Amino acid sequence: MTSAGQAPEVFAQRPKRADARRNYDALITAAREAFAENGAAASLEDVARRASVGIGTLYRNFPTRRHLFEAVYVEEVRALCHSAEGLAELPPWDALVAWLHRFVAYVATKRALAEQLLHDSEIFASCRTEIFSAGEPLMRRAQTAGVVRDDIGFDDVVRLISGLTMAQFPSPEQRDRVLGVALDGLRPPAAPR
Amino acid sequence: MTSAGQAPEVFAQRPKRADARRNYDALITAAREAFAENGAAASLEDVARRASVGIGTLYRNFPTRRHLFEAVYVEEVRALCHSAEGLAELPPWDALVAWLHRFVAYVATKRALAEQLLHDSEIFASCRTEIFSAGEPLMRRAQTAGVVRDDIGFDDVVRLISGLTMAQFPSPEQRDRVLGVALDGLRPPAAPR
DNA sequence: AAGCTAGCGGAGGGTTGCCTCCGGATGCAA
DNA sequence: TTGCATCCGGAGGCAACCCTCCGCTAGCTT
Repeated sequence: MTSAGQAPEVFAQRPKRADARRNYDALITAAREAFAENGAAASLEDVARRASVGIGTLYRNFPTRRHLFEAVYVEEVRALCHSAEGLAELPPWDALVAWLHRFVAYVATKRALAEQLLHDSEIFASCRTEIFSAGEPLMRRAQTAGVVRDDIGFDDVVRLISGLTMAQFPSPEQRDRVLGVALDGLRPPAAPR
Repeated sequence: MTSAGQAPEVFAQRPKRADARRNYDALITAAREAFAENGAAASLEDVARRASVGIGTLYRNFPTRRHLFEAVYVEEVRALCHSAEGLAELPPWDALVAWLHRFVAYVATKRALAEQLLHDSEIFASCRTEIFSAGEPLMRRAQTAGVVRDDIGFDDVVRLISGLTMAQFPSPEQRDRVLGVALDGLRPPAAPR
């Protein structure tokens, strides 16, 4: 299950004093920007500067570059998984497609982070689980309804979609066109609808 | 046109003395390794070390990190384009698929480089042209033969394939399976074969 | 074989980013 | 309001990397 509201908060304890919490959030926001802009190698001092916070504050909250990565990453994943709720009312195919569109938006920013965390991180693994438990039901429902081919798994879809999003597209139109092609590949050989 | 044999060699003049040429090649090889391993931020001193060459030699050949990038990148593109020859004898669909498989192998290593060059580089643009003139005929032939849908362009295919390759796959089997799904998406709505 | 010059290597100065440490500021409880 | 525990900021030492510069080495030519 792993409901979205009461997620496993084992890591990254948010501080309790008001000003501290403000700084913590500012740092995450700043880090998200900096990483999106300069890749995973962005300077931590730059992150602190963006957040209008001393470098010491950054290190107190996130002793390591990796800690900061993970915090940003977890935040993103949480938002994504949360967005899977409410899609159950749509028809199977539409629900899946809608969620995959959100997934695309999610991956677009996170490629640099993912690249870093890929190598060895239980957080990454745990987020992966989270994502699967959000998306896999949608996929299975679509397969049961016969609108998605049966010979592939949800992990295949994740790779396909997350991959193609990593390429930067000159226009949203092209991105959607390409995404459409990929989605067509998901249909059963002689797909209804 | 831009034939593969007599490519536009405007940049990156290879040195003429024997030892210098040896060093130049060693540097490119070392750089390819280093970039593949540590991403585009790999240390240039490390590259020199791998090539068993003084740091001064590196800078003489490639005054700038970017110069080195471009040299490596161009070398890769050349190999890829060259591999398109000889595919014309295969049936249209098979030829396209075969070339795309090679393309996948090419992109796998080059994502870090591409990311760097993306922003502003005529070399990148010129390589893009080169790739297109190698792959687009294969695509058009397949479309003419009716085995690839008509409502997409070669650039869409490039994005789709290059994108999905950027994701790292745990096993070659999965990579091929996913690639297969993507390729199915290229087929016309009611595809023969 | 001998000379000329292209090419070599790596020491070293400058820059940037990482991370620690601690005196001072400030939210919160009583 | 007061007191204290928590949190802040940024100076500064350290390490890594960038790139230049120049005395020496070794291909190539005649």
